This record gives sequence, C-alpha cells and structure tokens, in this order.
Amino acid sequence: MAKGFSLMTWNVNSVRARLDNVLTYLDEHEPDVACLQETKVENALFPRVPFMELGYQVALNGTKGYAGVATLVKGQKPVDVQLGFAEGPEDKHKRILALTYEGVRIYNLYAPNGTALGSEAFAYKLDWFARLRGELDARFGPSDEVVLCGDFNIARDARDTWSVESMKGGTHFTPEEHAALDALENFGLHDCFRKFDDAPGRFTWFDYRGGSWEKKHGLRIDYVYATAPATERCTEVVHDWEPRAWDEPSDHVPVVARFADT
DNA sequence: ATGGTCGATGTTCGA
Repeated sequence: MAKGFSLMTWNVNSVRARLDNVLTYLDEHEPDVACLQETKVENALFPRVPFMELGYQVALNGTKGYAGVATLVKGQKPVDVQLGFAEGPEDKHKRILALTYEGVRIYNLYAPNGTALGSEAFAYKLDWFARLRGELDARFGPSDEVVLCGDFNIARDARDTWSVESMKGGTHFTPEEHAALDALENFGLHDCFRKFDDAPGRFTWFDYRGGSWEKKHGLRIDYVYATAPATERCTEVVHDWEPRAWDEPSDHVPVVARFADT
C-alpha cells in the first residue's frame, strides 16, 4: 500500500526572480512533491525559509547563476537524495536530483540545452542523455517505480512544436536528440501526458522573444516519464498555462501529475 | 529579416 500523491515539475528560470510566483502557485496547488529546474542559485543562497513556511522540506543541487535543480517535499524529510549522476564524472552543471517518495524513485532533471548544432554543448547534451539511460540500466528495471520529470529540452514529435519548419537548423528537434529520447523511452518509460491527451499544441514553453506567448508559438519540452507500474498509477497530467500569463513569468509552465494509491 | 527577451553577472553569456 503506497499513498497517492501529486507531483509538479516547473522550470522557474531563477527561483529568486520567480519567488512570488512559485510561492503563490505552491500555496494554491499544494503539490506533494515539487521539482524546480533552473534555480540559478548556489545552495547557500537558496530561499529555503518561505518554502519551509509552506510546509516543504528542501533538497538542493544548485550552483552560482546557472542551471541548478531543487526538489521540495511536503511534510516529509527527503529520502535517499542523490545529486548528479550516480557514477562517473561529476554532473558539474547541477542538473540532476533524485529522491524516493512513497516508494517511487523521482528524478528531477534539467537536460542541457545544446546551444547550437555541432557545438560542444550539443555533444554534451547527447552524452548526458546516454549516461542517464546507462544509470537506469545499472540501477533499475522497468518493473520498478521510477519517474523522470523536468525540462528535457527536446520536443518529442511534430505535435510538440508550433512549426516543424521553424525547428530546422536548430536544436531541440533533431534526429540525434530524438534518438537520445527514444533510447531513454526504450528503457521502459512512458510519456505520461500522452496517456491522456494526443492533441498538438500542448506546449510547456513559450520563448520570451518575438511575442511567442501571445501567438501561442511554443514547444512541449517538459515531461513526466514513468515506468509501466508508475504510469498505471498516473491518473492525470496537466499543463497549467495560467502562470505564464502572470507578471514576470517563467518562460516554462508548471506540469502537474497525479499518482493514485496502490 | 539569423531578429527578439529574459536573468545573473559584470560591461557578456546562456537560454
């Protein structure tokens, strides 16, 4: 018997710049676990107190001014916290934080952006996904309850772009990135949102530039992936566009999933 | 038309 819970993932693009928005959202929605990406702050300067006042305990993997993830757990101490990859060279960009909640291993992920085709950063992105698949192989089986959520910086298929044409020549929609995501899925992971909704245009990110939000020109790059037993427990995944319309928004929207009792 | 707007940092960079 494991208790049901709600899981939010949100790339907040600086937790300090977005503090009021994030606190407002957590206060209204009270997710049991909240995975934040792009916190852009070293651990010592993370604003722990206002989250603790909302009842959250905080697990941090941040660095100065760039990238960084944080996982907030409501009313419980974070269990079996892992920062970065389990093995091999350090994840120096601070993009991974895993913990266990109600029997589920929850990975909070901020995949590398990739910057430009042919760049070192693009090669690093592909290698990062390969290492992630390797870690799953080494530590879990597809019958374990594992959830990977966060900003994957890849649009999975044409429905997840506002225009395939606009993606040409850039990152986030290349054969190499799709192969990397396929390899991850082939471990035995399911795209939970697509269990409930197969429509195009269900975006999670809208560029600050060029009036993308007003035109609804976005991408779906934030995901909740789960192994089969966890996917069976998943009863809902919502992309909440409301905070994208608030003042001083993140360019990403929160994604909230619900997992049932077992 | 290779633009544009953020955030952290420092007079650019990554996204």
